[in-house]
Amino acid sequence: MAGQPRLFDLPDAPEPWELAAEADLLTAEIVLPLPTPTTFHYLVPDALRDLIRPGQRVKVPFGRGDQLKVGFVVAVGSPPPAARRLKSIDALIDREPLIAGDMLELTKWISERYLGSWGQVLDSVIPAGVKKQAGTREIRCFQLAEGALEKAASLKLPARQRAVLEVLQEADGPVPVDQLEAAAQCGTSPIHALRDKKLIVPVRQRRSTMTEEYTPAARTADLILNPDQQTALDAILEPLQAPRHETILLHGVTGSGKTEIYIRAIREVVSYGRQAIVLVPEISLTPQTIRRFGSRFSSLAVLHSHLSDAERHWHWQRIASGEVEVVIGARSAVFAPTPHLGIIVLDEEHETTFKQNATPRYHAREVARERARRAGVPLVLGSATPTLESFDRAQRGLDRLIEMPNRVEQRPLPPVVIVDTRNDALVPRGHSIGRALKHSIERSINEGGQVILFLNLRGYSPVLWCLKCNEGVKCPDCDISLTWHRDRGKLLCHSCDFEMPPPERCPSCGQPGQKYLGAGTQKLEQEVRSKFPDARIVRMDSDAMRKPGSHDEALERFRKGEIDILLGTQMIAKGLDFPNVTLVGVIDADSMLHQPDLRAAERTFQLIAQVAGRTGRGEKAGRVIVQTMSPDDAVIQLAAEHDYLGFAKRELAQRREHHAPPATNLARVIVRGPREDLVRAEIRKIVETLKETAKGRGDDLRILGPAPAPILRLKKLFRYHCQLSAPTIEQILEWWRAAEARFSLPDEVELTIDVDPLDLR
DNA sequence: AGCACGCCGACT
DNA sequence: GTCGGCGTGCTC
Repeated sequence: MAGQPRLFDLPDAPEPWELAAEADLLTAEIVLPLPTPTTFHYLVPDALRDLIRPGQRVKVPFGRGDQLKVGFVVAVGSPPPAARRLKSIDALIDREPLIAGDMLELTKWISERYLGSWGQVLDSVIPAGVKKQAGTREIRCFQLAEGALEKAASLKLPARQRAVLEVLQEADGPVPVDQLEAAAQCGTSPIHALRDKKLIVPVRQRRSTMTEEYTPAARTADLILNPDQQTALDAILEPLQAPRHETILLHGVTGSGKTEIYIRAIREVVSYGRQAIVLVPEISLTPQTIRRFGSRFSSLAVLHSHLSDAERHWHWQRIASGEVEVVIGARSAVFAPTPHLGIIVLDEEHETTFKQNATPRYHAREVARERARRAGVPLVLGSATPTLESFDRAQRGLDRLIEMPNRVEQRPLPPVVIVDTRNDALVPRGHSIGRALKHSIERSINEGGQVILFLNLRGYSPVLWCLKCNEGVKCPDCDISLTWHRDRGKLLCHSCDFEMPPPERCPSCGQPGQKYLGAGTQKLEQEVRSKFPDARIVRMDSDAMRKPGSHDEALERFRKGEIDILLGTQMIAKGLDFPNVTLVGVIDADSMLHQPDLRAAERTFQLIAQVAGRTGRGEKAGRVIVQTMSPDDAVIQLAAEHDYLGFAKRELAQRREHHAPPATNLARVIVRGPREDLVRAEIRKIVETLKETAKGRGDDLRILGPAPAPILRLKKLFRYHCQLSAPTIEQILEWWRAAEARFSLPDEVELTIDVDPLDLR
């Protein structure tokens, strides 16, 4: 039996008596961080019987060598029917589960929906600080032993020992040693004496070392809602009160007062003792936004990427304890461990940062939808320019659509003037700012208004052109032109961290005579400074805003009116709400329009609409100037007319025609490696296998490629890709799973699959 | 993901 | 005859 030495390896199938012996044994189902969908069963040793719960991590022996691996417990129960010889759990890592049961199930859903392994999804969903219990320490504490007070009453005790007992009696729980000494005004000896008399017992407790306390902002009163806002709020309250799940797409133009509606809906949720999660793009997570929510709720947790491990863990614990009413955060806050979720709000629904760019490549909007569905609570999506995916769902009646076509206080949307820069006197001679824009800037500043100039290109010049090669100087590791950053005196690659001083001769042909072409924000800044020498100007892009806090500081100065012209990249296009901005200039609306991307038109429309939304938000009227070389382009014209519905209708028709989303669903397979021949060979094999697997699965399954990725080489790796499409996502997932089992890759080649890809770079 | 097993070619 | 290539399959 168990004590008997075994001379031979055990067979896989256990003997009948072994089954009987295992019948009342407790087993745990464990997920390991392996790229396999399999879960593994282990015996729970008696010592862990009462401690083990789903959501905790354990160490288990794995493989022939019984190497210890860390896995998550996902279920505890009796042995699985397909009995085999089970190994035992080696150790329990966490006292408490790191993740609740419903969230565990949600991570499983993510692993299926985005084709990653459950173990890897789990690993990435729990913040490192939570796993490490960052910011906490084990502290020696003492508490009263059972019946200690009764026993003490019949004992003659010295005064100091009595004092210790009194402190513990009042504390009603474990007290750290140092606090106990201070409160009872004694040293260690009375405490140890009591311990030896078994009147008090030592316990170890995890205590936070965080000293930070949450200070609620000054409370402000509710605003009065206009009829449009009230209608929208009522539409959210209805499923909220039912309660049932519903997704509500709030399509409200910029400045229509969406945030106030979120706040009022969340007030309702909080009044039920439930919590709300508000997801916003990382760059919208400004002090202004946080203050806006902080001033309306008594407890708020903020989750963003700049938190330290300790801070994140601290917020996580506060959220899990239920003391937090509202969680506001970027993408990953969709996993906030709220015990009684009441609503999820996802603002700026169209923002691409909601899609994670690393495995697991989930979209927070879809995860939020699934989480809300499982919790039976509403999901509110807000945007002035919804994605066609969301708009299409709403139009088909799958989600509820609420339109808010007007700005608050009947403020008009700003007029958008399209300027054809082909006929400009200045632009063909290398200027970024054409005559019309220049005059408008002058006028705005003279009238005491502020100006925002948008250019989606950082650096000074995006290309260093060799006149001999007729080519730009490229990064040695990537297939990308180097950008000249004049302030740092270096050429930089925007895809990797390569940098070099500007070469005197072309690195490829050795000839002198190179030219800097094109303009980025640095060059624009120089031009603006020379054209408006008296204006106070600030450039905002990721180069200028590298110091932590500089972003918020610049915005604060702009708000106070200490800056006349704010120029920058994407960073200034979104969400800013400054009433004195009377002019917005888009330097080059074409940069996005002509990209080989199925969403190029959508991005251009969104960009113009969002940028236009930055002006005309106060008493003063605002206007927008859009410089373009394609003034007749339908997308640019629709954007200038603020005609989202017209744009959506037109674009949806085109997407259908091209079998593009949302008419179909996509997945993109990327293969990369240091050797181009191997990468190309692998992608061919994969496409062959996929084509074979597609047979008999209906003729709706399409495959595009293989082809070199638009940026063939990135960070020294060659990249090839192909694209799968099918009418439903389930068809794609099923197709891939059937094919996946049939290929294996050489060591040097890596494969990624991106379900619902947002870009095809 | 590791790691062993297994079935083919070039060497002592 | 054996050493070692890396395709295949399993890990509770």
